[in-house]
Amino acid sequence: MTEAAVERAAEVLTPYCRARDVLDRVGDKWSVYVITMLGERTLRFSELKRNIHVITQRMLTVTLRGLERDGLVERTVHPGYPARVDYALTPMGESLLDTMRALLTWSVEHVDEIDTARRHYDHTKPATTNP
Amino acid sequence: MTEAAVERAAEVLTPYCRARDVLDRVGDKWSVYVITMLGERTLRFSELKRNIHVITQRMLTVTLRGLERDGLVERTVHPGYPARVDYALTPMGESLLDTMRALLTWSVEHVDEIDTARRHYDHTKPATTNP
DNA sequence: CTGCATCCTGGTAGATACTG
DNA sequence: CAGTATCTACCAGGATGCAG
Repeated sequence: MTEAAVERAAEVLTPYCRARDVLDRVGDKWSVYVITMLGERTLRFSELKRNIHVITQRMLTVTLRGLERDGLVERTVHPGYPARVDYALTPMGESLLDTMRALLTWSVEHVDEIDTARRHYDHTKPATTNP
Repeated sequence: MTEAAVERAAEVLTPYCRARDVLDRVGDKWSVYVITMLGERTLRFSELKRNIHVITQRMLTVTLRGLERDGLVERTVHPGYPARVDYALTPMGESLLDTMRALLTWSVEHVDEIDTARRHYDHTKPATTNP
């Protein structure tokens, strides 16, 4: 009856289809950085830009828009000149950060093991799709 | 001194750079499906293909190779004709699945809230980039 | 300071066809 | 059954320039 179990697993995956949106967030390079940074405290656009120095302005904007749209980050505009905008995690954003941290922890803990596995794999199985 | 805290957060992110590999796994559409399926029991190539019916042969192969390379999945060939290959999670793979599940659970629990946030966002901020 | 618009490029997924 | 090879199309992301 393991067969049925597998089919059940396949069905269980259905709701995950919708969960993909969330997983994509975590899989998104910049979102993780931004969420982690904002987990520390509210930050302005330029502060985020400065701390994640390798990010492009465009990508920071795009990332923040996405996070705002998903209700994970709140954007607050302080009128004046020059304009000033604050970004902060919403409760849902903080909730995600908590969950995400577990995965980050796992990642950091297993990076070495994965590296080892990769080296071993690359060593024993000289690239099939090469040159 | 919140400033220092933020800088610390930025530094803390450094190891995450290497953790990106792991996050990419989770962000990868097919890896999540495969890992979840294999969490149920060992499966053959064709069984995976059948249960994740929308996946391409190529993508299934590519995904499995990646997971094998990272030491998350173990590949066992049973000689004979037709050939037969089993895929199973390694201990590390199971460990990842456990951690991943928390995120999957979070996702499923918050999908509605995110959808709502998106609708609200799209409603209040009529597309900036539109015809 | 903050952020939108535009153009351009490389990687990546899908379709398809062929083998051990 | 379990792949590999190849070709194409698309889109995310980087560079750049301008504006409120």
